[in-house]
Amino acid sequence: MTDTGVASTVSEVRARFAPSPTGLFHVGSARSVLFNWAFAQHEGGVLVLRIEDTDAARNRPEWTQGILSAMAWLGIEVGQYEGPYFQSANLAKHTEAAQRLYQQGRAYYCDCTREDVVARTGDPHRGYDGFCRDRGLGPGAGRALRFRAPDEGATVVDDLVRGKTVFENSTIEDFVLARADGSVLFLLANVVDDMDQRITHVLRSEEHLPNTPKQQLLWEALGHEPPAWGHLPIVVNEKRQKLSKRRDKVALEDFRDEGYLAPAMRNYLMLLGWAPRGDREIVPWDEMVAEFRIEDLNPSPAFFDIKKLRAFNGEYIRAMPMPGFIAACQPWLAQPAAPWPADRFDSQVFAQLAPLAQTRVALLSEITAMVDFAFLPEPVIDEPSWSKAMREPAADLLADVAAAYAVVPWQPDALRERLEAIGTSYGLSLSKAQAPVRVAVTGRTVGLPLFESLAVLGRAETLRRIDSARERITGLA
RNA sequence: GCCCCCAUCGUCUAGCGGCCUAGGACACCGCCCUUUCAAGGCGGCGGCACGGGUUCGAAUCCCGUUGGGGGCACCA
Repeated sequence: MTDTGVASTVSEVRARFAPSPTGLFHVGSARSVLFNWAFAQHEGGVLVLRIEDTDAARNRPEWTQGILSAMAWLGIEVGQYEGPYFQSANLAKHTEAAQRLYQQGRAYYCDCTREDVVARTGDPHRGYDGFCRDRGLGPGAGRALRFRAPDEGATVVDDLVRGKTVFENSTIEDFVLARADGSVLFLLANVVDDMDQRITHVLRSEEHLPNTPKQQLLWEALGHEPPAWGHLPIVVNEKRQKLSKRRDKVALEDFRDEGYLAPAMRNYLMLLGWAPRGDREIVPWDEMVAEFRIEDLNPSPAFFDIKKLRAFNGEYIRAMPMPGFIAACQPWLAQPAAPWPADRFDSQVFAQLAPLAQTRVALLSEITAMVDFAFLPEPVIDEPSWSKAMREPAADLLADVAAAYAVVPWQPDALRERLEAIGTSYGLSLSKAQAPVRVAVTGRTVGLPLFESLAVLGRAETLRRIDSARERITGLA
């Protein structure tokens, strides 16, 4: 396992993030992991996933579980998974590294409190003033360990996505490595773990860019070549702010439960900041991996557009073979998602309706409203639809249809021809004439092709619904 | 306040000095198809933030302005 640079020698790529306060797998994180995964696969490397949280008390297994299950849904193959690192054996390595830096003179102890510093600088934003730099304090109660940042020169972060960024060392404060109680902070622990796992590429969110010079300094101080960095653009909401779990709908689990398909989600997420060659957007994962170049990432933030995601999802649904589509619909056809009593569902009937529904749903969850008329004891009447469709001469027309349908051969073509003829006798186009029948039988003005639906519903039930609609019209009149 | 990042249609993007009269997708609007609604087909609307350079030539390179965003803990 080698460590840097050339594509073929990439060994490990790291995706890391802290568990969110609800265990949600955020679409932004999902995209980050996807980029990491595509990169790792493209380079023939291993994706190392580390869910980090130093605070063992705050860490809840179910959060991690939620993240892992969302990732499994997306189909991401994690080569190596590491739990919260402060519960790992690496704890000793973290403190050892901190001590080493102290002994090398790269770090010093400091007993200043936050208040002391602000009192001296008079500016809460200015950061540490280096007060204890040369006081020669040894370890002791109330003393934190600070890194001695270089006074001169600059730290240059060479980023795969945005090129070189220069940070003047004078702007880097002497940041804390270990708390007064000896516990090591994220910045250092993170670097030590990465060195330990021989991480070669760190692809993470853009918000970490300001931390990077500090970490790079630590890699160098610890005697290692820093990894290749790549700071991915963030995902923003319509106000162009970083997606927030509180404000924005971002939980991957929610998208899954609404009937978004994992491949569609994957495809869409990859397009946020990256594009395949040519004017293509719907692209199979393997092709994306083959074409993926981290250097091709667009460095600017991207807006998460649910409408486009939805359109993609529709495309993926339409591309499914029929058995696959039927299988994918199952969760919404069973309780508790389905609005009909379980014993009324008939998979044979559904199999006949499914081909009609496939081009009409953009989300799998929409399937129930599409076919519910066939399984509900009574159609759910949509009032606006009713009042629009049941105007004159709907009552007379339905009476004629009932009479005709009592004897017509029960086939879509025959059903259409009879209705068309009846419509003509009222001076109505088929488009107008079908409306009352549609509302009587399905409850709505829009839906699956009518005559095919009637054919599946059956003569008896169709006639019963037409009769009950006629009663309702006369009852109201 | 300080540090840093970003800037092509409303949105996601292609573009990496001449193939640009700026291409595609989503959204939106028309038309066709059509039993409703979709799907599908055809078409339309719509953009290089601004100002300076560099160059024979700039969406592309440089500088500045403006605007947006991110980060500034003994959090991760």
